[in-house]
Amino acid sequence: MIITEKHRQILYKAEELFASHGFDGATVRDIAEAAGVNLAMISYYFGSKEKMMEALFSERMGAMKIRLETLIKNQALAPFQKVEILIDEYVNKVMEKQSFYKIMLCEQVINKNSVVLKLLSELKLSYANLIQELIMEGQKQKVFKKNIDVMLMLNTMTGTTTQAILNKEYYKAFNDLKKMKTTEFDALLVDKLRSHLKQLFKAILGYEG
Amino acid sequence: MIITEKHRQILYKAEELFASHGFDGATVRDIAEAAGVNLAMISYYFGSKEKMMEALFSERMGAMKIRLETLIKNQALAPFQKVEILIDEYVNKVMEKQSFYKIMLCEQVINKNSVVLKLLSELKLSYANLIQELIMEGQKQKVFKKNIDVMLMLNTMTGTTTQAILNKEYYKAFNDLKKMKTTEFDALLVDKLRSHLKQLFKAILGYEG
DNA sequence: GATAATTTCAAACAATTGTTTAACTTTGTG
DNA sequence: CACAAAGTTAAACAATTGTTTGAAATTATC
Repeated sequence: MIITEKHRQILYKAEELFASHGFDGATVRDIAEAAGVNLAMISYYFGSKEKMMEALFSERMGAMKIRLETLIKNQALAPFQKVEILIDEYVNKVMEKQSFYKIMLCEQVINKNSVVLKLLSELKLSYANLIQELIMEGQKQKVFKKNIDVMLMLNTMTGTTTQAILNKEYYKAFNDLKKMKTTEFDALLVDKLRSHLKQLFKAILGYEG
Repeated sequence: MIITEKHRQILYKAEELFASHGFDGATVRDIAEAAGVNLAMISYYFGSKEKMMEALFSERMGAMKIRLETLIKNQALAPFQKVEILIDEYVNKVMEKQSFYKIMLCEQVINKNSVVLKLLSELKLSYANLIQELIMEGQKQKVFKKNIDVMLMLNTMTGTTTQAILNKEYYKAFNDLKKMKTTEFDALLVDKLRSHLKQLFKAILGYEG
């Protein structure tokens, strides 16, 4: 399917509404209005509401795998450097595309759309395999520990970041940061998250940064 | 509101359907049929679908805070022991009530129901405050490090566990455990998760188990 | 500038939604 | 037993849902 600017105009408004109301909670009428197009345009451009969701996933997930692949294959970087870049980029990406990651989360709970499910499954497993590679490289160089649970490690990275997004307001309230501007706070949170995750990964992998 | 056995009979079927289809995706008709009661009984017993969700949250979240409070206040346990018990109990609870924790996750993404939101908010903050207490106790005894980000630590615990549940099938596939029975696998995952989290918490808090 | 293709629109579509009704059965109480 | 309260039911309710329609407007092509 060819995605034009018009598609994207609708898609990104849909993304916002899916993130704030859920797939079933966001109506086609709401999306059309938010995107400034007629109700019938959603069917015209995407075929259906479901296929619009699928288009959103294709659009957003397209670039993800390639980025990681080039990072892992990069021979100029030491394994621990790759780990740190991985963390930096992941936290960045999630912060930048918060709405989409919220949708991803809900879609994983409610496995309904088989196309989305397949995209998610492929991404997850290829991610795990690539990071497995990275870890084995580090182990061969004797800089990483033996017996590392790749999946759990990934769960910690994705889970901690996801929760950080969901709990932003609690983080503000708990740390007396309510006066801080949103952009400023987001930058702070990215910083905190990165060093937190790096600390954790050092403990799991056993290297000294 | 008084919750009877009849209420619970409906509530727990609703819980399953909310977890697998989302709040908007699970229809009152589906829930009534699954619970083996007439459609009109949902309104009769709970007033509305929304109030049924609120009743579920009250029911499930009631016991949570008290358990943690007694643990933290227990003077017979050392701080690091409390941390390990906290992890054990949390992982247990989530594994045992997977459906509910999936619903919690979706409800945090889609802040729609203000009653649910308030319950969640109260629980989160009281959790954070209690664990703050625990950490300060450990710091006073010089067994925990200084400068610990309580919220991020909690995010790691809840996030890693949540992701572990959502990624069960991928964990199986990635680690060649597809033949394993569900109960057996769940037990294995609980074990892995606990030691993983304990390892992480040791790194954050700085104690030696 | 005529004709064809694409895009946009208001209106209508049928299906499904949560909730209510009013009649009924069952249960509890004196 | 009588009678009120509580529980249960099928049917109906109005509102909302995603999608389709067919005509109008716009754009592209020759």
